[in-house]
Amino acid sequence: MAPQTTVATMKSTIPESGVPIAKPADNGAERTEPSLHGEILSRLRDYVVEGNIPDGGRVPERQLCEMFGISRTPLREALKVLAAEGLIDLLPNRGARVRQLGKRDLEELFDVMGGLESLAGRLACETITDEEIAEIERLHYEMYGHYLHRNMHNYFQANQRIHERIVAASRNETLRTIYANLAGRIRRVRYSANFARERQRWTEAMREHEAILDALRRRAGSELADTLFQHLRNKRTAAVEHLGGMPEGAIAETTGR
Amino acid sequence: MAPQTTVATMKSTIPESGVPIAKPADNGAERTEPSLHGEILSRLRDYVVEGNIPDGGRVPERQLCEMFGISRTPLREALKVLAAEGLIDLLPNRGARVRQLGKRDLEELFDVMGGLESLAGRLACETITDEEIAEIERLHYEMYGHYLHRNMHNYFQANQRIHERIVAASRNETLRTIYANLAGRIRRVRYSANFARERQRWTEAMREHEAILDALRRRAGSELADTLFQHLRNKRTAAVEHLGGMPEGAIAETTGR
DNA sequence: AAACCAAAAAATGAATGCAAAATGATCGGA
DNA sequence: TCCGATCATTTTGCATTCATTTTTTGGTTT
Repeated sequence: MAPQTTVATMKSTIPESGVPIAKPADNGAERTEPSLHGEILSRLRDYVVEGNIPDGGRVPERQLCEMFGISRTPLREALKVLAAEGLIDLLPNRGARVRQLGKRDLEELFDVMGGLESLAGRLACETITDEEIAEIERLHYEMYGHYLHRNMHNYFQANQRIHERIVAASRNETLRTIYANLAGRIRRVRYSANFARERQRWTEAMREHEAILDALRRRAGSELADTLFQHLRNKRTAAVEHLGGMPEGAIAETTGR
Repeated sequence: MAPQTTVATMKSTIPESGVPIAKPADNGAERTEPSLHGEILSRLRDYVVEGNIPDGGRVPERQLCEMFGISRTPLREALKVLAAEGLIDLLPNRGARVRQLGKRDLEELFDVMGGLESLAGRLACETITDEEIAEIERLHYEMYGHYLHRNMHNYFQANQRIHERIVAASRNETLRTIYANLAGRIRRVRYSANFARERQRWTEAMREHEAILDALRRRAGSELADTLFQHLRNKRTAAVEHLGGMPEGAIAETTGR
């Protein structure tokens, strides 16, 4: 029916409709989404999140249609959703562009992420089990190992998984979905730029993580909320400082052409 | 340009693409969205949020096309977006249904709202001006007046505006957008059910609001975060208790037919 | 040579058409 | 009479087609 020889790297972390939006459906109906539209949506989202298109670059319908071997209709639907999710911008009569994250956008995103993690921690304290905490501790020590070996990549991954675990422990799917969406928006930047600065924060970050674990063990909700928010705030500072010179989102016109 | 003789309370709180998703575009490009798709999206969203379709009711494409006087293509795009926003569910080959909010869904939504307001308060403390606080105080006294007169509707509106002001004071558009989306999801329930119980909480709620104002005046971020979250948590309890018997989201099949 | 205007080419936005699936209705059997 | 199966109708999903708008390109003018 179609070529279908796409780029498809691995499937990404985003669950389903990823949108900060909402989980697709849960009222006892179907589970998977075998529809073409859903399939395209996931693949296109992954394609964008993984940074296959430069910041501010154009997202040509025609090309993507060939790439996915479909007509424009389902692709355009996917584009509309991605725009709603905040991954791309839809310019009237001028097509879609990958959303350009300026300094201020990043700050806002980190703050909201901080707020959500803060909430997740608070909620987690209400119902988290000792086993879940043990698992997070395990990840923490694993991360500590990577820290000692100065293995940035693995450290980063462990770190990410810890935060995911906390969010999962909140037992709030709505929260999880929104969190996943925002994480997707940031991921592009994270992979490229964010790395370097974070390195200088390693020691500091490890200490913060210990404080987080400590508050979690004591189920100290409010305290954990504060600690998590501040942790993200510090991350924010590091991330934003890193992309210093960027005026706002000005390099858009030069890239995707 | 259009009939618009809907229930229309006031154009809803949702700004543009409303999606918890994201603001449409801000990188120095266009402002308004004169496109048909955007127009339809807004109108359809309002139509759903305002409760013109019963919970779990079907959203027939054909009918809506006639109603808006457009073809199916732009309408289907709008439906996809609304699904991403969490307002409706898209069942494969079976059309769209207004999302049914079960007890658990409501709890989750209220908690996330609480987390977001909590965050908003924390952020607001960093930059809020005396004037903004004064404005919120003004609204508070206005609300107090409605409380004394037992004017539920006006009280409710003032209350809502106070919370909106706090979110606005956070100076975080991303947060504002996500907040607006969640507010939209809850609104349907809010209007109908939520009212009654809230009444019993009036005195308590007023006290909480005073505590919020107090913390805000002192710019006590963490404390305000706690207070706001707890305030929403109490609201949650009231709201959920109210729709007591509802199993989860079971009355779906009986309504919209 | 640079800038401006005009026409062609391409891309977007929306409408229509067609195949597949689901819903509803009728008919047959126990 | 009640239940289940077959067939017609409706509805959904996607492709294709049509109408604008934008962008490019070529020619002209200053």
